[in-house]
Amino acid sequence: MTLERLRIFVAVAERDHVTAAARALNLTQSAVSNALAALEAEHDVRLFDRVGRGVVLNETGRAFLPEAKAVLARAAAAEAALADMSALRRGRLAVFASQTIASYWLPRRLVDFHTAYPGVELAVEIGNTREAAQAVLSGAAEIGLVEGAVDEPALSQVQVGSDRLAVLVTPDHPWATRRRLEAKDLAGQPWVLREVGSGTRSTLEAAVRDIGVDPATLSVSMTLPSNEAVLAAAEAGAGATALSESVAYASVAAGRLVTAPFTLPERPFRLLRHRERYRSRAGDVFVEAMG
Amino acid sequence: MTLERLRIFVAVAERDHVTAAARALNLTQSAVSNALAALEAEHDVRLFDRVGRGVVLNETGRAFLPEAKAVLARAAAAEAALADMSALRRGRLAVFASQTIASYWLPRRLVDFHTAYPGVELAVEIGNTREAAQAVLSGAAEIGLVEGAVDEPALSQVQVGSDRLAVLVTPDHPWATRRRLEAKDLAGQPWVLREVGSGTRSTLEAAVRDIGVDPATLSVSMTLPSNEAVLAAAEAGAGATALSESVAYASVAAGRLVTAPFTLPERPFRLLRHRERYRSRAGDVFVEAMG
DNA sequence: CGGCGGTCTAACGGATAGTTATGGTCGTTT
DNA sequence: AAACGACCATAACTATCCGTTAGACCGCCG
Repeated sequence: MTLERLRIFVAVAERDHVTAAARALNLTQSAVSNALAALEAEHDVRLFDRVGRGVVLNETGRAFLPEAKAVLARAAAAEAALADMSALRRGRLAVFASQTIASYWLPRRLVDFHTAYPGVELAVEIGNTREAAQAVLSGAAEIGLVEGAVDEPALSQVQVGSDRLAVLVTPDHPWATRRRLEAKDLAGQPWVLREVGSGTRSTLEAAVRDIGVDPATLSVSMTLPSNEAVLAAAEAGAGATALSESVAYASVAAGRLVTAPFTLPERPFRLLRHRERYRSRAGDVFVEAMG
Repeated sequence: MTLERLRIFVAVAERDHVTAAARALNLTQSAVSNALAALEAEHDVRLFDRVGRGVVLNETGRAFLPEAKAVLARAAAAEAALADMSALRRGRLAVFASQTIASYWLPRRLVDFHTAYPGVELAVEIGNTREAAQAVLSGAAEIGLVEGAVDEPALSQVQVGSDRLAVLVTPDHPWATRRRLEAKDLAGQPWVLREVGSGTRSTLEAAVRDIGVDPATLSVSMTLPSNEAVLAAAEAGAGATALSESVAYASVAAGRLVTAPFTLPERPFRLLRHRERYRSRAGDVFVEAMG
């Protein structure tokens, strides 16, 4: 049985007329006649009565007609699904973003993308940089978004944005009124930091190492696994912290925290994709929209 | 899109392995690979990631898999339906029988047939001989069953049984005690008869004509369109009648009617089929069962 | 670094399905 | 009654599609 033969059968059955069906299908009368004969022979069934100079659907054919139509309808639906996916009217895009990006940079762009392609389901997972890289490597996510660098040759990396970390303290903190912080000051006060493995933590550690301070000498009073938790702890006086400016923006504007005079380098946001795995059209468009 | 390609797609998708799918399908790896490539190219969609030395279903493929399975399931159902019809587990057999046959000869055989082929729907219509022939000619019925002959070269006729008409009167009728009825007696008493066009009526008329009596000379007090109505009228004393012995059996056994001493010839039951139209397998088996 | 497992591609051959041409049958027309 | 036209089936040919074999390429593993 073939979809094509079913199509032919239906066309003839709906007309009781081989020649007319052939015209409608852009085939010759002979091709249609052959297809019918093949369908009948294949299943050892007669679907039409050859009566007089014409054909007419018989009892068996009448019973089969809805079956044939159902198959064709289902096949049409399947093809429509493929067409939708190809045209990005449907699909799923798995994105794995590190926390800062997921909370402060990504949402606006996700909204834009979703407005443009409402049929594409966006599945966003949040984790730290290491987890993001792993997700893209394993195929769990097609796109990863991380702060800082990932040492993984199987992944392509494109910078899609950046932010800057700020050192933040409460207004009554000793650093709040300083004109300038020196390297030697950093170890003198307690810190509240994100967990090891987070981009925020590694960016800070890299920056202090650059000015000759061993990160291990910092006194870390608290390690918390989310930006908001760190923010809240810092506001409560647990110590100085380093967070993305965008994360801290609201707290600074409200005066609950102030930016200490210590400049950390700008930090790139990088989009990760697997070099080998298929890059879906949705993914391509997403990357395009990021750039 | 082809059912075959869908089958191949599903086989590969369920294994994430082209070679294994090829083995399962009794195809070469190459054929399977080509089929996948064709399916993807045809719809401009990638369904698998080619990662490393293997393939793995991607997001698009995962979304399409249930679609493909649904199409295949529907197609399988359609093929099963065809197989059923060809195997006589399903179908419809339209039979048009004249009244006497339908009421007294056919039911037992219909039951037998239905027991043997419960999936075949039996559609029985009742009419007179002329209507039966017309139904078979037009295709409204595949099989006709009539008493007596039909002059119609397009129909094949096979004798499948017979009955005999009896002349019936009430026990107090003058003929009830007679040893023998002569031709001249027949016009001397009123008759209750079936309508013109019925096999019963024409059989009687042919028989009396055979013995030299013009049917028009019979005094017909009543013409009724059903055997039971005629029977009831005869029992009520409306006159003599001629009916199939099987129709009259119960009335004779109960003593409400007696058989007058006038022998009518045996009358064949004939099965009619169209010479040109398709003879369904159900019909063939039915005829077989009749013989 | 070479063998192995796996997929893709190219070239070829055979089956399949399409086309043209033709014949037969039935219904209609003159 | 004959001729014609409409219609389907069949035959012969052809093109297209699909499957096979053979070989290239690549990643993984010893």
